[in-house]
This record gives sequence, structure tokens and C-alpha cells, in this order.
Amino acid sequence: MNRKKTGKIDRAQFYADVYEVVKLIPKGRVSSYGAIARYLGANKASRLVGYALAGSFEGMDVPAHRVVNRNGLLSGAHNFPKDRPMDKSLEAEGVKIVDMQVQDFKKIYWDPNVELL
DNA sequence: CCGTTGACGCCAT
DNA sequence: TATGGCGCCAACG
Repeated sequence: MNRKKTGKIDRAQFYADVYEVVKLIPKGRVSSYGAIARYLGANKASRLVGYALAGSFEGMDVPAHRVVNRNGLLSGAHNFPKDRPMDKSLEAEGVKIVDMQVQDFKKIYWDPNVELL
């Protein structure tokens, strides 16, 4: 994945890495923007992760629905195509969603910094 | 070029 | 423990 640890990272590289990491999230598990941002070496750029995912629908096989905020809240559900809702997609994989919130979030949480390092 | 916005997160109350 | 404020970095108008 070639991420730079120089603090600064190239935008294109960052976006590409985000997609790759998200693709690595196991089915039925979820991760968080902050975790991914950290993994890419941009701790303070958690917002960029979400921004990057916003454009990951066009033809890309990126399971963006497996990425939620640090509270396990589906903060970006309204961004999903109406024919493929975020919560629906998650429940289809066995993830329970109640009031736009991932149940047992801590259990199914998947941290790239820990799981794959 | 400058101000605002946003799929977030941490720190201070 | 629950809220609110500030910081961060790109993209947009």
C-alpha cells in the first residue's frame, strides 16, 4: 500500500489506500474513519476518509457501508444510493442496526492497525 | 484567492 | 457520562 510515514501523504495515494483498506474489511465486520486515517498515517484527516468514500460508488467495489464513525453510528447513510442503503447492506451481512447505530459495535469492530499490520 | 462545508475525532466543560 | 467547541485537510462556489 505504500503509505508515507512522513506525516504528509499524497491525495491520490491517500484515496487509493482508503479504498484498499476498506476492501480488506471482512464481511460482517465494521471499521471506523479514524482507524483508517491512523492506519494511513493521517490521524487528523479522518474527515478525508469519509470524503474519499463519498466518491467510491462509481463502479468501484468498495464496501463503504462497513465504515462508520467512532461511535458505530452510520453517519453517512444518507449518502448511499437509495437502492443500496447503508443499514440494509450491513444487516444483509449479519450486522444488526438499530436507529442508525451498529449493535455490538465493539465486538465486530475491525481495526486495520491491529488486525492487519 | 478566500470563506464555507463536511461519511470525523479529541479535548475541555 | 453527556454536550459543546475547536482542529484538520480537501473540495466547492
